[in-house]
Amino acid sequence: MVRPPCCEKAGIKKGPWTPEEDIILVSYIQEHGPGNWRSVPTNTGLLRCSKSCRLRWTNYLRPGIKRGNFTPHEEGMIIHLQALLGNKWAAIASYLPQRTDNDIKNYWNTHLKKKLKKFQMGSDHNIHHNSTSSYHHFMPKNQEYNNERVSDNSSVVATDPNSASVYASSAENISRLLEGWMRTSPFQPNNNHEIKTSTTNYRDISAEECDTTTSTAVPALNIQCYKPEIIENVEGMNPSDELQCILSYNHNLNGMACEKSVSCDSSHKGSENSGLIMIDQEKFRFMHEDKPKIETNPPLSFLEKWLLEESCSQVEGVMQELSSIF
DNA sequence: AATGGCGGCAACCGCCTAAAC
DNA sequence: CGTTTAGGCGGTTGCCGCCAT
Repeated sequence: MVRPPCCEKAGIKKGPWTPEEDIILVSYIQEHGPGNWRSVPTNTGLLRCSKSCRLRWTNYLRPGIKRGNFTPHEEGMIIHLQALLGNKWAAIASYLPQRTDNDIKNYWNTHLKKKLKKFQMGSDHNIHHNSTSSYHHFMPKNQEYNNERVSDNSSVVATDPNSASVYASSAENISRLLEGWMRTSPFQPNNNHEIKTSTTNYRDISAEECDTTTSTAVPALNIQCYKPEIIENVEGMNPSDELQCILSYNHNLNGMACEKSVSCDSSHKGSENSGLIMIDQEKFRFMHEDKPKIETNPPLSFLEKWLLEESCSQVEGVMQELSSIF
């Protein structure tokens, strides 16, 4: 049987969304909450198919989305998670709660792939490793990306400045308009990469605040706990900043492993020997006992877990190396 | 100033999955 | 238990703006 289209093709508008359409969509979701996308076009009069509405909301209009300016830290997360999970953009996005899978996918395809290729090209001419390069630390040893062996020999390249269009800015404004509603509305986003309902950028959240504002929606990682000073000053990052960046990455990565191990295996060994970055399991226990979990990330497969633990120990090795350097 | 090339990104397409019936 | 279908996901396309010539 031929699969029917998700919507009638006739009379369906395609192409970029207009601010008017966005406002209609946002107003409707504000009233009814996200979901039941099938009914959105008919109830709003939008000449868009349900999928288009859903995509527009999840990738663009949803409050709390951070756009542009991927930090080196985020780059590292993406690179490592891509190596770990493959092109599972939705899964990767679940660990970067303020980024959409589409955004991450685009960034990977347009920026990171090229950068990694550059690194590979560079490594062909320079066998000696520069041990302070971030990329090196984020990558599992001998890891291949799209059949290209990746190594390192250069420093972090700052991401492009915010290249959002004029209209993108207006969409952000729409998101801001929703901020108040999201705090009080009984409706919550119900997709897998659910986000904190506040549009507060995590740069604004202090480490202390983090303990009390930890999202239940992204429980496996408390990504938003990154300390603000670590991800500021993307350009011209000095070595100690870079170290801090990597440290926080490692900390959160270990957090992943830690929580996984707490939930399914009490014999976590990931960081016990590090001496530099010990997982504060008491803290984790406190953070999660304090409030019941509403949703959890899907359990890692055996292979993923194994890879994760391995990568953790690799990063820890680098941390020890770096601690002797700095 | 005109134009052709290129890169970035929003949006579409088609397949897959799981829930509903 | 089989069928239907909404929603989710990853790959791809095409538009638009920037830059070099």
